Amino acid sequence: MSEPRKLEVLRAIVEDYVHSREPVGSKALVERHHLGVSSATIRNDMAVLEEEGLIAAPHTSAGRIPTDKGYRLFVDRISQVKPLSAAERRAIHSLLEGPDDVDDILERTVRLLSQLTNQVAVVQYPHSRRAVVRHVEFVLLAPQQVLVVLIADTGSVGQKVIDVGFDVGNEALMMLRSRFLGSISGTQVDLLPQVLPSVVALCPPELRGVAQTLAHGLQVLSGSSREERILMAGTANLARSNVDFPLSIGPVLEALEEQVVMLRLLSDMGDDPRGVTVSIGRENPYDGLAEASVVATGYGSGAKVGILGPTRMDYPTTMAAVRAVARYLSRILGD
Amino acid sequence: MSEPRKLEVLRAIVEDYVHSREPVGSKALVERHHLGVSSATIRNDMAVLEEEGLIAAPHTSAGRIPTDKGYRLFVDRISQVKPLSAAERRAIHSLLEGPDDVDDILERTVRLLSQLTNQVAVVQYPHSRRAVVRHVEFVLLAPQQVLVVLIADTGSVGQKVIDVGFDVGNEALMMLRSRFLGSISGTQVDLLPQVLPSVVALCPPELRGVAQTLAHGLQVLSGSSREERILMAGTANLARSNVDFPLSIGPVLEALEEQVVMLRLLSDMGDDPRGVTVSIGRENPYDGLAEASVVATGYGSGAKVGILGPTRMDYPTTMAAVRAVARYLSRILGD
DNA sequence: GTTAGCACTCAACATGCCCAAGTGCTAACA
DNA sequence: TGTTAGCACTTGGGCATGTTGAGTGCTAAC
Repeated sequence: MSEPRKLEVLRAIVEDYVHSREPVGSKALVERHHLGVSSATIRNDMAVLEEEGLIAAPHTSAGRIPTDKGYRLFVDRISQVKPLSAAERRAIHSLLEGPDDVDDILERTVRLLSQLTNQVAVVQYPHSRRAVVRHVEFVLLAPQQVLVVLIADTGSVGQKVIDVGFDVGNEALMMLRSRFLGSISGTQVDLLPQVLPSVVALCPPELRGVAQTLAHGLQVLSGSSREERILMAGTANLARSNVDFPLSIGPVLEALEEQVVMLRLLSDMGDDPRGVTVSIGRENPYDGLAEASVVATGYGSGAKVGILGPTRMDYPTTMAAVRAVARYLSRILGD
Repeated sequence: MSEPRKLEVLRAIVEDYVHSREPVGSKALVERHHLGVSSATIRNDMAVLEEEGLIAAPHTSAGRIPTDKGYRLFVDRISQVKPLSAAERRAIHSLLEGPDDVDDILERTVRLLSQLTNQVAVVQYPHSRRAVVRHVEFVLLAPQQVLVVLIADTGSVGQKVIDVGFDVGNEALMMLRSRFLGSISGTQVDLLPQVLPSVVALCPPELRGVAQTLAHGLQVLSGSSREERILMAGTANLARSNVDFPLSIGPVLEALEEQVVMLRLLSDMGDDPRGVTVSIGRENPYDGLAEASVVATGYGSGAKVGILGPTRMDYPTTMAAVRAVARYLSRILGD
């Protein structure tokens, strides 16, 4: 049997199954696609494909459906990314307009992506490695409670309430603010851990404890809070696309609610900014997503954007959409 | 027929149906509850209840299930709020611990409430009517682009990127900041619309346009951004609690994703801080929630917290949980 | 290596049947 | 007047049975 035709058959099965949601048989296959052979030949090919674990039959006299492994091969070797339609291009373009508020942009991005793909869209807050400290603010909320605000030149604002455990007065706090501001304004955000200790060291001894606490707060703000959040949209698509074909939706919703799970999932995927990574069914580290696939890619300086849907999804189109959106996102946030 | 018994029968039907998820018949009713009469009598009572539209039969020879109207009467006149269990009390108490960061607290609140009720929990950001301006910051991100940050003494931070459409220099911007800060620091946030114009009027003529734009930005920040957001958790419960009984989950997820819908829904409900408001099935203004109920109440100074679940829910327990959580929330955010 | 033909399998559907649950009604009863 | 027992009636669900059609695997011929 010819290797090219085997792949061709697999491709046809995947496409038909994704389209019809029903096991596809040998006869239907030769009718819908003009492979130049008869159904009997296809049957032989299918037997081989099944033996190799690429497709499976739900029961004896049913057609075949692709396995996770089958999808994997399909994605890796067969599918060629489909070009987007003009309407889709236009939709993505319109993202470029409007204010450059990061939150706004991300919000609109997930909405767009979920509509484009009819799946759940997920985006991670952008990494701010190159971000530079623009401003620091300490606000005394209560006798021992300080609100710490860190503003970067990218427009990202981090905030955190801290219990300083010491009755610092407002004047002292303002003084500390000036010192911090003077020392770290203009510093790269991810260099803060190296810079902050020296600032603390230069503070008057009686305030050093407070300064230490505040510095720690700033450090936390700089490191984690932002990039470890994700935004999502389109969870309703889960219910819609599985109306007759029950992907058990509960575990998937659970996974989506656990930001930690999603973050790990995204991080574990390759972040080749040009390629799109796909994680299929049981390849996913999280059990609840055993019937789901994730299509994601990096954007900007390493954060991820992607979608989550049933393993039975239109990979070429979805991958194209994710890649296109990621590119635009990189461009918008680039400057 | 005695009016008290009629109510008693309705109560029994609601309770049994909520518990078993199956239509409840006259015989089962007299067995499970010790109403002092026979099943025949109950049948007569049920016929009356059905005539009044409080219960309905899915088909001729099935038991009865409560209608929306039946649940309404149940909630209004019959159910008495159940006390919480010790474990539940403890769980709520533990909310008191930890840092007083508003975001953190709300986050934990929705999680707790969704676990407590096994429903979807929703909370609106607290109203900051009494909040006072603590700090204002303008940050020049790009030649014509300014990040406006408004910090209130409650610890709430609002941010927004604004296109000022004029090449304002950094010194001029700092000058404007000082003016704004001097004039509105300490002002109640919701009074900003009245105060800001006079600040603008006092600015040098060549900067008045910019000042106007910035003032508008501040106003938007003060008014909307915070209180018009909601947080939610427990969407996975939707799938779980309806595993055999298909409340169509799609439309509900759609409603939940549309913050606008949820906000209107919550706002339209009474905000008597002591009572708990319930909106049942088709009473909801949004069609997608025709099979869902919302149990909500106000907390703090007028914001809402509540849950969303199928009409067939344990109202007494749910109402108790919502009320208790709202009280604790008010207490924590009170000072 | 491909094809036609054929026996075989099995889910899906349909049909008919019975049963249990539940109702509504009527007549008797307190 | 309200309650009860009894009974005929309705109907969905379960079950056994039969039928159909899509699809397979195998074999023999090309």
